[in-house]
Amino acid sequence: MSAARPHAPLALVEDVAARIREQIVGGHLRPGAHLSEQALSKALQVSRNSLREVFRQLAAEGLVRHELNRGVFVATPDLSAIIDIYKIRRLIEIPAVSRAYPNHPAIERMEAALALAQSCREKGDWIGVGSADIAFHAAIVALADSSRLSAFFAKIAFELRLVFGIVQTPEHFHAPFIEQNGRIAALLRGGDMPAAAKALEEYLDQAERMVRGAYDRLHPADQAKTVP
Amino acid sequence: MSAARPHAPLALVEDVAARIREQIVGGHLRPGAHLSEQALSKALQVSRNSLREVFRQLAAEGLVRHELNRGVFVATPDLSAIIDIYKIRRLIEIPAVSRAYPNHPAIERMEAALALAQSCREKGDWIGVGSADIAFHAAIVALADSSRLSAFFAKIAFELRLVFGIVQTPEHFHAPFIEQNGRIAALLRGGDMPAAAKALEEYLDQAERMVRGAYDRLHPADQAKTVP
DNA sequence: AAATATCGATTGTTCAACAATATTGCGCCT
DNA sequence: AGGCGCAATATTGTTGAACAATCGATATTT
Repeated sequence: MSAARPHAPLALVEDVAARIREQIVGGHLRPGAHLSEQALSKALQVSRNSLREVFRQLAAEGLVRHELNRGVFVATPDLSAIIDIYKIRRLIEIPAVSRAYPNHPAIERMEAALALAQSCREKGDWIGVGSADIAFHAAIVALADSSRLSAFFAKIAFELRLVFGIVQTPEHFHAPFIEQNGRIAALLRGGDMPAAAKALEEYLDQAERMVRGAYDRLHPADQAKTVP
Repeated sequence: MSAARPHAPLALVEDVAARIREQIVGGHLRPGAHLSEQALSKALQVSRNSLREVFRQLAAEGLVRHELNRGVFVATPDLSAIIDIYKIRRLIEIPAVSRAYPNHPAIERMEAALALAQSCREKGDWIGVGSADIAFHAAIVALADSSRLSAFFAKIAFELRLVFGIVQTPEHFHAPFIEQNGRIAALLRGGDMPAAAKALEEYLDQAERMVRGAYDRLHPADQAKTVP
């Protein structure tokens, strides 16, 4: 719980923000949970003022929602968020793969993420598999060589990890994607961009179906919300 | 200069953030300028702590850059930023137009922005023309019906307005785009999405050339920066 | 039971203080 | 004169306490 890091010259606020981020995407802070200023400032050993700076940053990143006079709450992705996220992933990732340069350095990052996912699977660390999956697709976005686009995807990825938290059986959920990612990487390495793009499309279709399935299982009422 | 708004229940921090944003994109705060906490807190009549919350938010939005122990500075777009921004605009806007639904409500927003641009041109308000141009292309992004994508473009648009600030002769710069935008809107209204996408591509090519030209005129040394 | 008054807890905002770091300016030496 | 080190100064980083404003829940009244 110590906040002061003796020989780390990084800023306190950034550090606390990173720690809260981890708590959120790691599932220790559930979506919708209220982040009390007093409780957190005591737990993390920082002043309320500094904590408020952290909150502003996390709110701008979309990880928490700030309600006036009510405090901040962990963001709660809904069905429209899931739809939106996969729409954006298609828009960004498919052209990134289609137009990728042969032997782009990001391909190595993809293969590294793939190896990490396999090692996590062997250890039964399914949350690690999910993180590696996201790292793999962040590498795909890096094929586009755009720092702003990668930063945007990183933000989307945080929300996605939040969404992953609703999945009840991660072993069943993340396992098939390792193989699909492997196929994408192999096709890219071989220089067959159109085939890689097609494989990526299938991945995204299946991933969205599975996430939406998990969501519907948790919120059975949400489908027919229009016209009660 | 009054900060306290009697009957406006909005948050103070958001208000101050909006005001500083305007100062930046309006050119009153030049790129690279140092934002002193003491000076600004006195000028805007807010405490240093509240101002720091504003800074965190603006930094997360990319409008200012936060350097540890040195304060915050107005972001300074460089050549790579310009290249990156237009790469992203192509990636986002062209598919948005190509895949637009006929008679999408955003088309009305485009036409409204167009009318605003024309009215601003008649009044000689070239900054207004530039803002209307950006509003037009924000409407193009809205064709994709993705709230996250629109928010991302809004962030890019802030940077773009910052870039516009380097243009010396805005009347020469923004004038031709009114006609090009008009052609895009007309083709979209007519349902010819491929032609609209082609016209948009031409717009983006020309806009990038002109912005880069303006930038090179200001920073003649920047081109041959590789291998001195 | 419904509307209302009240109270406690939480957030919103400010201020003053001190520590840590950066910038400035000055004297000093070569 | 010109560069260097060092103290003096200004700025940022962070905290704690204080008070106003608002929200939530409980108790009271009708």
